[in-house]
Amino acid sequence: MVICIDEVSEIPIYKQIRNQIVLGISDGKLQPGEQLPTVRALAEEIGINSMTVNKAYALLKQEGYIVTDRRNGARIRNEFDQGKYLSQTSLDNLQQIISEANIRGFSKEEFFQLCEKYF
Amino acid sequence: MVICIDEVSEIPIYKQIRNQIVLGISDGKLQPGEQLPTVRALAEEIGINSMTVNKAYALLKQEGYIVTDRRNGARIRNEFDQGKYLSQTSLDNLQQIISEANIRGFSKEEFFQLCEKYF
Amino acid sequence: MVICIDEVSEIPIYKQIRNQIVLGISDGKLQPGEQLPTVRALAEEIGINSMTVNKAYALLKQEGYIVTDRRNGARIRNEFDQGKYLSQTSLDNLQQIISEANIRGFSKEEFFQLCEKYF
Amino acid sequence: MVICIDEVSEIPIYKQIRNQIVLGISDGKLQPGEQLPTVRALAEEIGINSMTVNKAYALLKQEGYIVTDRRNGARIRNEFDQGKYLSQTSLDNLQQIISEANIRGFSKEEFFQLCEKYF
DNA sequence: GTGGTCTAGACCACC
DNA sequence: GTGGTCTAGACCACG
Repeated sequence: MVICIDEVSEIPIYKQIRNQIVLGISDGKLQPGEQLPTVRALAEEIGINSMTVNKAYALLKQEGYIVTDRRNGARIRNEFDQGKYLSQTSLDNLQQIISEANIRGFSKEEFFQLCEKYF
Repeated sequence: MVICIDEVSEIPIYKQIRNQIVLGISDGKLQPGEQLPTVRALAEEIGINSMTVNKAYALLKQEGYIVTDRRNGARIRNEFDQGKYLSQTSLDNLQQIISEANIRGFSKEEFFQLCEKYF
Repeated sequence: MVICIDEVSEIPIYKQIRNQIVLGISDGKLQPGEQLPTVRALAEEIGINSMTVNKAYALLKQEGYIVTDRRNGARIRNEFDQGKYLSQTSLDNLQQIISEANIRGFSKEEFFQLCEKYF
Repeated sequence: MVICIDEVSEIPIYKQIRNQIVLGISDGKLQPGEQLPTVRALAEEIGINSMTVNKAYALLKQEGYIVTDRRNGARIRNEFDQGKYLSQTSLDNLQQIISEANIRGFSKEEFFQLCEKYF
């Protein structure tokens, strides 16, 4: 899987990496248990500081998306907590997005239709 | 309407203000044409610098949610662009949220049910 | 001639009045020598403070577009200085506009074509 | 490229900076991708507060003229939207300028000749 | 009295 | 070291 950084974006690089890996897990590009590149390898591949990749991996680990072990580097988790919950941050973001959609004239159905594209 | 700042949040204060006002517009707590507190009044009420409120109002103005007027202070816009579009940022956030929901075991229907709460 | 104020605009009201009168002179809606409403009449008609209209008239007088006399109120000048010059402010604005047009991909001819609409 | 501030101008400093940078882009003094001075460096060079430069850069960023990057500071954008459009503000200004030129006796050709100087 | 602008400091996230 | 954010004051144009 190819990580692609938008240099112009105001989203920090480490978060772009995190986001793309989460996206990859969601759409199946990254399989449970799959090996991730080492911090140094990914940093070289993208052409950024390895501290930044480190930060992304640390975040992913803390959020429960990947596991690290000293010998094998980082791997996607084998099984995810299917607890059907979202982080408070995501809930807040969702509320914000829906309120904007509401103001911009979306009906509930139109908004769901928009969501369909991402499922 | 009461603006409430989370001091420890990593979201900048000016953006928290902006978010809460957008939320207030969406759920009807703030009516079109309604008067907002003056920059200084809100700053004092919250206990922050007036420049920060100024920045929040400038952002809301730029996004088309409020109008500012040297005579009357700031007011909610009378009519909103009902163009049924979202900003690219919101679309990106939505995609990210849905991918997380997907990983956490949400079905499409369960996710929509979650959304219902915010509509 | 009807003066129409945009309450949302960030252009000061006195300047909106001035601009519309200059526009009216240019396109012939206001004839040389024509009588303008009194400060108080125009202020009432628009629903604004008469000081604001006063400021607009003072600016127009200073720029040489109108003359005031104590008995008859304000009138459009009978003859304008046809000196084929623009104020420094307008020249600066013009330069700024052309540089933006240039960056946005306008050719000279395309820009002139745009200008045609306003002549 | 040297930024030069007119202290007595009624144009806000942050806008003077913005204007001169747009001008620099237009006439090629600033090349696409070129590095801009840091906020602090430019502030010191001009002898103003860094917040003011910050505001100018934020405006330029919002208008799509520059990109800011925590690693490399601010740079001129590599590619501009060549959409051949002007902002409503610029269109309004243009109409105003042309009406003034008209009153001052400019023919269309004479006005275009004036414009040539800025292309 | 309003929002808009500016100053001279400061701290923080990011890289 | 970078831009982004924030503070505690101040002055100004506008109405």
